[in-house]
Amino acid sequence: MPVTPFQQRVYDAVALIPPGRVATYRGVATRIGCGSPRAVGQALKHNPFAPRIPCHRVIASNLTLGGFMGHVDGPAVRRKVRLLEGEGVRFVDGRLEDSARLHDFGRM
DNA sequence: AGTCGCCACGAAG
DNA sequence: CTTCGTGGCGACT
Repeated sequence: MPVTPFQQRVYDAVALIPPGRVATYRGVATRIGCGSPRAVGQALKHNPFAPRIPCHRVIASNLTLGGFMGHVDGPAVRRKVRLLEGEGVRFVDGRLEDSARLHDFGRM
């Protein structure tokens, strides 16, 4: 699957997320100049750079986990939480415990 | 090339 | 919680 410039922007933005922090689809979308977080989610679900892009650091703006590897629920999401917890980002009841872990791309 | 449907979301009601 | 709207990509026509 050919990678579109749009996806490239998404992957680049996500790759800029430092460890121990998470970004929201909204933040990434705004960062890349896209008002649609849905497009970001779609780009990430394609994930041509699966292990290369820390897509597990991307969560929904409502502090929910969102999805992972094309799964909205299941072992993949569980793995996602485990990865984030390994970086210091703890989740409670499927939600981000510390909202301060949200990475600011510099929104406005 | 134009149109329809899909998506891991967001905001509004 | 439910519904509509936005933006973009894939597939079909």
